[in-house]
Amino acid sequence: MAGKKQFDVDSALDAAMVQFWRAGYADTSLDDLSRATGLNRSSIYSSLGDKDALYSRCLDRYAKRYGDRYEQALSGASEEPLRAVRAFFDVTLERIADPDLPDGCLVAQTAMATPVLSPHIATRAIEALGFQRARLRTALSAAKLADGDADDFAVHIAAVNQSLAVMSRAGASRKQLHTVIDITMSALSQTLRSPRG
Amino acid sequence: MAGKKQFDVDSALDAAMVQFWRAGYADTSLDDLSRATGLNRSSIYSSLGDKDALYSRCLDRYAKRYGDRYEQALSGASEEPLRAVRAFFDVTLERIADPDLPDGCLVAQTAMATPVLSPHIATRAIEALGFQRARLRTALSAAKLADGDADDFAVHIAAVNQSLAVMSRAGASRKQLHTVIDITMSALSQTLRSPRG
DNA sequence: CGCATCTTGGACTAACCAGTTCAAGATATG
DNA sequence: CATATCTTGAACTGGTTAGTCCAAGATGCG
Repeated sequence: MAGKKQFDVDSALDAAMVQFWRAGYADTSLDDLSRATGLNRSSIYSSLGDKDALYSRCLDRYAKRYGDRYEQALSGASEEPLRAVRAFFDVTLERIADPDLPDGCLVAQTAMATPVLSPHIATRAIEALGFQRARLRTALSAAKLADGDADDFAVHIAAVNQSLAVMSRAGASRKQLHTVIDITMSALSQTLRSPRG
Repeated sequence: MAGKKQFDVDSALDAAMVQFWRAGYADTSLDDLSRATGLNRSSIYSSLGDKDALYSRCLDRYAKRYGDRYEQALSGASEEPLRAVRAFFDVTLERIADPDLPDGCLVAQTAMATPVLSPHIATRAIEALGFQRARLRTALSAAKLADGDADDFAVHIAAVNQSLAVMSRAGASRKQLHTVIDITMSALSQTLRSPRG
């Protein structure tokens, strides 16, 4: 079989992404990727690049896919900030609840492995977290939070969102994850009522 | 040289712990451990066990060392709950600020690698998080928080504490980590003033 | 001093790793 | 049908992995 691509690059990238997401960079061998994508080693190299490049593409793919969803969730922040932030967290909760996807978060996974990953990949993960913070800050500013409060809550909410990755990997129940979020939500609610500065 | 141990087991365990903590299980080879501890492979095997057993010992060591400090920090919770929880977070902040120790947290590192670690090790990490939650719940109950609130804040604070591991690995500044904590503290302060249930 | 005991370093094994190469074969076009 | 083009699977390479083994040598005890 040849002459025409025998596979769908997008679905192969999704499969590779899930594999990296579940097992991490170090614990994913090319054989694992070959098995996950259904592709042969030489096809992976010719179509998707080497392991490092492939991981990078998967990370970008992940960041864009969920970045768009977080963005969408926050889009109504100026009218209903609490509902928007709740929707933001729901993006994560739904991802965790999806049985077809691993627990955790590829960005968190990558951030944790920073000391042993190539600088290029580590930088991409850090950038992704920066974008997340920026998204939140913009939304919270639009929600009429004072600049200082918007900055602070953007940092806090981004961090709490990452904590869900760790907790879900540690087997936390949906109820527990909800509890983590609820307390952050009540703090935000309080600040919307009476700004701190 | 022989007949008597040529090295200090405790300091070797500390060195191995730091190596695992920084690089994770998969990215730590026996050569890395040999270099870090100054011990030869056969000495590692005879004195510290195989890689799995050694990781397990390091994880227990870590959990006990910092578990004791968290416990100590929370010991004054019944008199001054806010100060006690602040002290709890300070244990983490000081660890992150220590230039001789890696960023992040060995428990978080282990939790994130759950799918590719031996079940025994994964269980230990999850247990460590459970102990942390229990410590917090006990302290918050002693602080006269309603049972429901104590349970909820225990879960939330344990999660936020883990988020510091991810954020510090992603290069967050001390100021940012402080901001993450401050919002949780203000939520706790609010609840101490007016219980939610 | 002599002997038994234990540690140590290095050599060794078998398996696995990422990455390359290439002949065989399937396709598209004319 | 013929030919040029591209994909594919499998074999191969050089390096690294965890774990084992053993001879050499240092120590403690009588």
